[in-house]
Amino acid sequence: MSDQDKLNTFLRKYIPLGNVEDFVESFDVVRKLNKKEFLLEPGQACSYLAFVNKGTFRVFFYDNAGTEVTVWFSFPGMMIGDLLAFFQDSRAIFYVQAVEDGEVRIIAKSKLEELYLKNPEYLQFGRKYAEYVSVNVMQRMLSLQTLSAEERYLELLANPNYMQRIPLKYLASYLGITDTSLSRIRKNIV
Amino acid sequence: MSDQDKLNTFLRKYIPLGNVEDFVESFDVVRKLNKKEFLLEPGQACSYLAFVNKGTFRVFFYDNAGTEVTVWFSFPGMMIGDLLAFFQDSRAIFYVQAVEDGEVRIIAKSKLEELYLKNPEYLQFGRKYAEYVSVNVMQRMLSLQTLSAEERYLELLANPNYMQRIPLKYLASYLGITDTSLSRIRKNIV
DNA sequence: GAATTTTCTTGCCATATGGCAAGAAAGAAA
DNA sequence: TTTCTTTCTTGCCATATGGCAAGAAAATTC
Repeated sequence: MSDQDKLNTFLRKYIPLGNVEDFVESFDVVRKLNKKEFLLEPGQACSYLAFVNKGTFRVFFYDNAGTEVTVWFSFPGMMIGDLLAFFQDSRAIFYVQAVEDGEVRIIAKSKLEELYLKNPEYLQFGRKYAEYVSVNVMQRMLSLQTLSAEERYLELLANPNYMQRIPLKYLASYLGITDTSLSRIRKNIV
Repeated sequence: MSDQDKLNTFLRKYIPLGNVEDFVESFDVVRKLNKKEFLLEPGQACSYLAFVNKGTFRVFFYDNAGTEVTVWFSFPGMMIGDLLAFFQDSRAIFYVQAVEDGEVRIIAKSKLEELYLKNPEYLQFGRKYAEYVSVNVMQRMLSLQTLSAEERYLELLANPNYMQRIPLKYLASYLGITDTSLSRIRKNIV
């Protein structure tokens, strides 16, 4: 499946009927990133979203103690960005970084808003995508609220995306634990 | 401020310009609930949202171990409902319960969708509200992921809504800890 | 206001997770 | 390959949170 097709498939989830060609075309900036390179850093304007063509990306920040906290991962066929800032129209709070060499296609928020005005179906996309994000974040919130670290790790194990290519220390902070603890949990499971 | 005005103020946050009268009128079912009464129970159709006129409401469920887990609270001027189900068009997963005597105004999802079709500005509401929910849930997720139970409790302390009227055992499960632990944390702080 | 129910606290001890530092293993660079 | 860097594991011990049960306190009901 071509990159274009992947984006098409993604948009079709939210816009089942109708033409999405000008939407696809509005993702008009392609950016290649090397492993560990930043797509975005805190303080920058982040008035855009990116669609992952290739590679794995992560969103992270440094907490008050200076510890790196991974907030989110994105895999090919998904969007990536600092959604907290994007939705609030603020400057970036997070880093967005390539976990491995990768490529994204970018759409500016201004373009997105033009599309919203042009076509109510595209506006439906805006709503449905935000609803989709809500649902995802709620599920992760619930898992942090109610499951043990081991149970959360087992959830990740069920998704092959997480188990290849991603250093365990990133997964540990994503799970809300230290890499030391994750190492012990893994030892316990096998 | 009248209940009508409260709802108006709420909607204006998302629809700053333009007329919201028919939107307000679509919240056309008023329901009074006694303390501990359920607005919604798991398995029911939950194709509506409620706006809190009076009282405090909470969303909760029973986890695998049979322990009650409070997922969310809503106070006057806010919406309440099983958003996970609402956004996914599924049957209710959660209980929605009055923490104290209260009153809500309800809008059916079907009405909401009529409004979306009628007026693109209302569709903007749908998008912005979902974005607002995303931001809120993300912030809570981050606090669960990165803060200690004590730090999370201190965050709640900063919001007067939580510190009146809500039994500590509900707050404890909202924080992801047992009521016993919350009791000890409180003892430690004072 | 007495009785009943619900909520909150506390003691004792168990388990989960963290902090640090050393070394092993794996991966990247030369 | 060899070297260098990054990541992962482990031991020792500390801290955070949980489980249970009893009693205290508060709220509700009669």
